[in-house]
Amino acid sequence: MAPESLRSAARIERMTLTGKPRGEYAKTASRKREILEAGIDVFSTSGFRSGSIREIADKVGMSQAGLLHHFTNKNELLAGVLELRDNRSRAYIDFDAPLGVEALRGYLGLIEYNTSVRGLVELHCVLSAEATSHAHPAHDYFVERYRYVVESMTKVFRRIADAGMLAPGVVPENAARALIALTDGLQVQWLLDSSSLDMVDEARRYLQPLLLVEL
Amino acid sequence: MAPESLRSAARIERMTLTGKPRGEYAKTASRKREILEAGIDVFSTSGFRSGSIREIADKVGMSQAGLLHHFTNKNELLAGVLELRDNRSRAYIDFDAPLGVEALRGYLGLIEYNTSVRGLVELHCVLSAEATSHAHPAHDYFVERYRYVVESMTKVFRRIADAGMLAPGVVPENAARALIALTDGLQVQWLLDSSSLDMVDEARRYLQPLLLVEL
DNA sequence: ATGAAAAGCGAATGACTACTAGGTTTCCGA
DNA sequence: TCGGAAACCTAGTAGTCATTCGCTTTTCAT
Repeated sequence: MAPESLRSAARIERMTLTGKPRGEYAKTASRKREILEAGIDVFSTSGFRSGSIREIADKVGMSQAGLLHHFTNKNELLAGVLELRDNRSRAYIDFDAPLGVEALRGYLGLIEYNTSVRGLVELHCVLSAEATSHAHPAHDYFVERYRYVVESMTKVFRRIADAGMLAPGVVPENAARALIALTDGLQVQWLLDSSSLDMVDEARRYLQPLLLVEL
Repeated sequence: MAPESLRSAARIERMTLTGKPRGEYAKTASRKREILEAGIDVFSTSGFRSGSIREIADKVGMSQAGLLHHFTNKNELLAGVLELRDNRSRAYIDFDAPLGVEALRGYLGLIEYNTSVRGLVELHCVLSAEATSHAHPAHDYFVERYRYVVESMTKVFRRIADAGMLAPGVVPENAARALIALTDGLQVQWLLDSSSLDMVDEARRYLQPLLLVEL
């Protein structure tokens, strides 16, 4: 029994079951984007470590080797996926908005957007948990990302305080950190059972008592 | 080059690098416990899908096949690990405590305990994120677990309300869900950078304003 | 002391993985 | 239209994985 024949058979079956048929070459830029898009899909459901390049390649209708022509290795692909995700959510919130409350409204908007892109939420939850391990290739990325997000959100609350719109006794840094923790935690519960809660409502309920202005 | 010799060489090297030397047989009960303990270690850093039975077997100083004599397959091992973790944290909180506030104090105690067992926290974060995927063997377990925990915590807040100790406007179910989401989210941040926050303080800061009594 | 049950082992199976070498096909600018 | 570069492929390398088979060793109740 030649092992090649088995492998080929398996591959052909996979091709017929999933993804597009292999076709003509694609224009450079769009192809990379397609791969990253598929990467979000795969890494979000299987994580980085057990999500495979072959699965991603199948989704865009090309071979493993073909994919690795665009990203020299798996880690580089992960970096690309994280960057794409970052860009997508950055559009929703302006940490430097002159009115701090506007930034918070943007954050609520981001949460609402998230409910329409389950894959991105999954990606964040799965990868951030995986990356708590020091050996994970995205460990440093997530450490730095949280540092940045908490710091930026702290500044938002400070600006709100300066405008005299923060409830007395609220410490900007603690409020920021808790808000981010809360939304992260809500995401897990929402992913497990999306009918059980409304993330936007829940976040608003936390935020409103901290403010002296209507959100 | 015979592939067998390479595999043997690799295994021997692993044995000398990690784990205990293989020794005498162990008494049944304690051995299973040992395996589960090692399972927590491995699944917490690598997750279930990419954590391997071999790694666990190495840690307790036995062969893969020997381990599978105690747990017929990997899923059963996972079930055992989750059960062990459950039992360990159940000791800390009594959802049915006559005074609801006592249950909340117990919950804070559990959070404090968690800071001393990083492995268990990692296990929860990594597995709950992994298990958001519908195909994951622990998916149903986590859905049910969150349903139970949120419901139980809701009852705690309801009992506090009945005792007239809940701040006006606080809805038990929302407070419960948010408290759990908050602690989950704090855990991720703590795992990524444990020096950046104190989980107990942060949780207390959320809880205190909801109550009319000192925690 | 003995015999059955439990604990453990090595080796194999068939599947999967990331990544590479070397070749072919397609595209696009000059 | 022609040549080089980029895109893509097949086939392989050198592993990893969970699970199973058949076997030996140990333990423990009678």
